[in-house]
Amino acid sequence: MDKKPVTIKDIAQMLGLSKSTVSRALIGRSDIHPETKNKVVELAKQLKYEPNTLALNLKQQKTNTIGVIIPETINRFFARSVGGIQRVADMAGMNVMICQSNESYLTEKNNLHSLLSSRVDGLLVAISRETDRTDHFRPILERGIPLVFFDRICENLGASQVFTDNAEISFQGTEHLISQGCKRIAFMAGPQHLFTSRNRLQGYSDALKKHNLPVQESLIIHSQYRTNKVEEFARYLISMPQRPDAIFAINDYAAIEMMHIFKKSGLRIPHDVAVLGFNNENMCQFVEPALSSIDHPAKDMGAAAAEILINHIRHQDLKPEQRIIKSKLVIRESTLKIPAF
Amino acid sequence: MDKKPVTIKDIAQMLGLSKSTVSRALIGRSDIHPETKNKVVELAKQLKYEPNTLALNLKQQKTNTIGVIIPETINRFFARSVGGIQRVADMAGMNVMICQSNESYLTEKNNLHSLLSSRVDGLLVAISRETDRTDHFRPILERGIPLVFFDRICENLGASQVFTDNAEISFQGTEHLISQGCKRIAFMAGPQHLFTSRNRLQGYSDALKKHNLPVQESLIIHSQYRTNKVEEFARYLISMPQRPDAIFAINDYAAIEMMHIFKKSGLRIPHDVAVLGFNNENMCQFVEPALSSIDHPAKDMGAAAAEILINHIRHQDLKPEQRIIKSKLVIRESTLKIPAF
DNA sequence: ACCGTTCCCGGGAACGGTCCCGAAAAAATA
DNA sequence: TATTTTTTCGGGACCGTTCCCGGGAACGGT
Repeated sequence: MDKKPVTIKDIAQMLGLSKSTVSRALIGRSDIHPETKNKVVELAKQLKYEPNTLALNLKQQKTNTIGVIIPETINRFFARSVGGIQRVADMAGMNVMICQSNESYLTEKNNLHSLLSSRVDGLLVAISRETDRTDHFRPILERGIPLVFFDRICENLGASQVFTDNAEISFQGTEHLISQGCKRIAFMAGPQHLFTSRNRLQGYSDALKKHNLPVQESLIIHSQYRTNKVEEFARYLISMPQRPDAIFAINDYAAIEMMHIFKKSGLRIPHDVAVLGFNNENMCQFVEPALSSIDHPAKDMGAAAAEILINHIRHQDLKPEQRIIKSKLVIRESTLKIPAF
Repeated sequence: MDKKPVTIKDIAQMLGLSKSTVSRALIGRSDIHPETKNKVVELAKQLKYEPNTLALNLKQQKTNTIGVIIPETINRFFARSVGGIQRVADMAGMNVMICQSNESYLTEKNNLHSLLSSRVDGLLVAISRETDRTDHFRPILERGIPLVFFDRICENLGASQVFTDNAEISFQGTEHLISQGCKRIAFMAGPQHLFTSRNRLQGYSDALKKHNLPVQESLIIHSQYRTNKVEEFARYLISMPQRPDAIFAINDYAAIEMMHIFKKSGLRIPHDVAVLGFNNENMCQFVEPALSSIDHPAKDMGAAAAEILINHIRHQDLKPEQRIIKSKLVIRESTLKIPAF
């Protein structure tokens, strides 16, 4: 036990060869006698030789690894993105190193340093909720390390970006609520320094304006992507003198919790209050009433981001790319005041 | 752009020093003139020097990294475990490298090789659903690389293990259903080569036997931790000549989907069928009726596993440790036929 | 003035691979 | 047989870092 891992040198000594020869045999490259090669490969298998990736990476000046920074693994949306990233990376023969910022700017910065000193070949980043500045990404770009933001992107940095059509889909969702006769639509908005949140709010208010409905500050809740405040928000909405007749939630978990509280308060859904979620989790179809939501193709987004990144790693001189992933409005019972037939 | 990262040698040349001196200055170790040290540190900061972890790891023969293999990130239970692992690792100043096996034996084996050749200092593993042999872990143990299994453990390997009291809690859960007057309790069982699944089934049948109820094969569903078969199972149960009056599901998602299908079929919960889940996801309190479940402290389990592992990394001569994490039965409406008061 | 100690610093080996280059041996050609 | 070509292998540099060792300078004590 506690034996040092077997190296190329060990095999060389055992066979009376030089390490160059052993290396050649194991790589399968040129200039090697078949018989010698066989002997080496055989012994290597027998000794359970595993090449030391560290040494290789040091020599090659590349690690075949892409670093990923996401806010939280526990967040299903990002977990699904990571799934897409992994799939693409696997196919390209690259490894993935995942860090989570826990929605903290400081941790995000630490993650960045950690991945940088691990010499990853490229970076995939969804910034934290707290991150309202972008200076920590500058050095990455200056050094020419490929960097792709996804979903929670950074603007004005000249980096590649993949995100969903938040403005359009929020517009569409809001319009759907209006079409169902809703006139006082409450909206859960995220932090306004995030591109995603701003776009959603924009789509929401654009839709209201188009249909000559007032945009009221009192109906806009500034949430922080945190779920522990949902109950508070729900009670606030219920207690309003002019109760809203719809709520566009920031995600499905918030939506479902809201529905639950509304129902307990004797409100009927969607009759008294329509509820629209975000992300289209599996749960949506199993709650009562079934929750309408926005289907965000998280996996596709991750995959697209990874594709772009790998492209940039392989061809250093490419221009930054921007890709927009289309979302889809999934209408279920929780927003259908007018029965479809 | 595309500049090579600055190395210790670069700094040495710029200041007319040797790399040894620069190294000493940056490490903060012995024998260095304060003035020289200042100059070096200053320039390093200015040039945004990041030490090359690869070189360091190669030299030190350790990576300060623990490798983690889990079935799926998308599985919230394992996502939460990883959260606990990360927290403990962070506090110990160690990095975490996560691989997912996608519930495939082959991928698990590949992950193992990949982590091994990355020279992780230790391994945390929850085996895949498919894994019914253990030979691929032997070499790890023989080499003395610290290895801790968590939740989905491997028996008879002499490795450290952390898992929950599946037998006890299943016993308790089943007894709870019996106490509510259930006599025909259906049970979703996982693959029987998994320790966890076997223990759960054991607890279930022990409880039945204790209360003189028959253990019927027809009531035991052999699921594969897959959710896409749930509907099929539900329809099977409904169509039985003697319908079960309770179902102990393999996880909350399956439970909630079952409830949904039962309700659509006109069955009342818990009156006609009681439903008990597993994992106690947040959703449980928001569905209707609120779902009883088993609270599995996933984060604690991950944390415990990481603690044990780090301990073994730091002190090579420790004996394998086994820790059992206590679960808790959380009773809600979905199993309360007899109203509590 | 001489010697021992302390303080700084540089040189070089080592970690485990790959790869370029040159050399010896074998084979082919003249 | 002599020369060229090909095949096969070894030597060593290199990647970036740490660490051991040795050496020179300054300094204090005799």
